[in-house]
Amino acid sequence: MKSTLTINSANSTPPSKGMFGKLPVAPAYRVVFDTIEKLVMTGKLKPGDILPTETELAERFDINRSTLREGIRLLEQNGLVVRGAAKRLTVSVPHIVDLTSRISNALILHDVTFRELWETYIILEPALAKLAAENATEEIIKKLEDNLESMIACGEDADCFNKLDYEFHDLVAEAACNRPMLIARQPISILMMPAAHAILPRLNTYDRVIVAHRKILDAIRAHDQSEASEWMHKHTTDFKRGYESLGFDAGEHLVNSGFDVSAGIKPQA
Amino acid sequence: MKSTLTINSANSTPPSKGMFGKLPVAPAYRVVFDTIEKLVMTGKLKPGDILPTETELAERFDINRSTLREGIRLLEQNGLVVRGAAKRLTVSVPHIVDLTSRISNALILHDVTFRELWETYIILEPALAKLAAENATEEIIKKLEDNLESMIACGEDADCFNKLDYEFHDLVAEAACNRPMLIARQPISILMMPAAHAILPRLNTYDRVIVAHRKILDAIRAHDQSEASEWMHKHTTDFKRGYESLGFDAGEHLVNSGFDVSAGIKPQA
DNA sequence: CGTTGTACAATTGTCGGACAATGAATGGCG
DNA sequence: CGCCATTCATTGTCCGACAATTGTACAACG
Repeated sequence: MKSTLTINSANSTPPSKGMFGKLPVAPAYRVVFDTIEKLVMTGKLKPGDILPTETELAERFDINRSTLREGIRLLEQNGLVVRGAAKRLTVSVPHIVDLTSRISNALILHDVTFRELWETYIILEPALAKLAAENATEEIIKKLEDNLESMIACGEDADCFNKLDYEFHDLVAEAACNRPMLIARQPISILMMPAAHAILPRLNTYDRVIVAHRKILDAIRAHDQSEASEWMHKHTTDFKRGYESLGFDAGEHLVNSGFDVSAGIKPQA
Repeated sequence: MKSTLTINSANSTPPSKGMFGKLPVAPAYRVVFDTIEKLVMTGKLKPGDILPTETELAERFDINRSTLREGIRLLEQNGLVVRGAAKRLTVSVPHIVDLTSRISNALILHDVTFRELWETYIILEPALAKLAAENATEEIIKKLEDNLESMIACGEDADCFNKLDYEFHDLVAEAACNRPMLIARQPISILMMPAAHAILPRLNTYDRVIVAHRKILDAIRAHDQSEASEWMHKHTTDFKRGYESLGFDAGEHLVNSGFDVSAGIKPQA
């Protein structure tokens, strides 16, 4: 055990009440995490770099391999390292999908209300549509066209329709080329999916949805930002009205809503 | 070791290309994580519940304590359990601050650009101000008033001014009572802080900032949603203009921008 | 030459046991 | 009844070990 008694050597203030409160003596496995995380965040370790073997790392840090492994688990859960091809630890960047599923889970546990989801959704979707009109590539426009065609083709098949609707909005968000907004939108989209699944079929407004999607797609293709934004706004408020007209209360908490929130659990990266 | 050879016993399809992709043989520590996570997400374990001791858990799962501990580390990093008072493992809900700092880190590693941050910020801030005008409590309005007073009082002290500006926007976001939007805003706020710190003092527009804050506060107090939204819009675009007028390129990546992004690293929950 | 098979080495996932430190609980003592 | 020392339970850490898996080197084969 190394001495840690010199920490306050230069501190001459008398020991008053609040002072000296639980100095942060982190467990070794946490130090491992902090250390390697900092190395990654400061660029000293770059994505793709391969870390030494567990035995060697443990030797260098002068801790036991078991303890080191606990630290590795923290890094792993953070998405900062993955097991590469040769099972060796490889530095990585956290995948967006990991983040978004954790955010959804956290929101569920925090008893987020539909009101909050709606408020955010109605802000983000038009903003993303606008950006999509600005930044969409040919490639993704093609995907949107395919999506719209499939949607027309699937007729009254509710499952098919829901899936394609979800995908359409996902594609628009992707087309916007804005990752902070993408990360913000994804959890909401996940959490509202069960609701959408329950609502869309009961509205009998497949045509309205298709029209809106077409208008949005046209606007994106024409790089008409305000048109894209406006139609997306109409589209989402339209959907929300449908939601309310079916007697759902936007103030309701997800867990009490009767929708199967567990559908949003861990898409398993 | 239990036999796992019966997995494909009922599968009579010929081995084509995409098939047989990495069958999900998860290590035991990951199974521990998945199992307990599911228990929490489905409500069978509620926040505040105290888990059995490590030894007992290991016995029940019939695995070694070391292995179990690795699973615990995954839960811990996810914020689903914390070490409670008696050092016992306590079920918890992920703290927002944990999420937001991880999102910032991820955005840094993904080389997010200032353009993306600005685009999102300019959307979110007015939306949050609007919601704040709708939902702000007396308590938080008081905090906003205190903040504004302090800001007037701190005069030309740039550090003080920056800190209070950051806090003001944080308070507005908090007043909005919308956690999805809060979670979306926080990482952006963190990442732009260094930039704001560098820019604000060079703009010599302390007065403009104070005027804007006052207008926003007044609108929130009066529950005037559109006024709050509009002034926040002016305020943020004003700030962005200042940013650009100083020669910064919004397309720049954070890591190349010269700002110390490491300031956004791990506020250490 | 490219492919296939085999033996070997390295590495991980898992295990059992062990112990010091630390907080909690308990009971004695004033 | 409240304070203090002791006991106890639990965690953080360590050690040593081993089977399974996988990479590697090399030989055999077409």
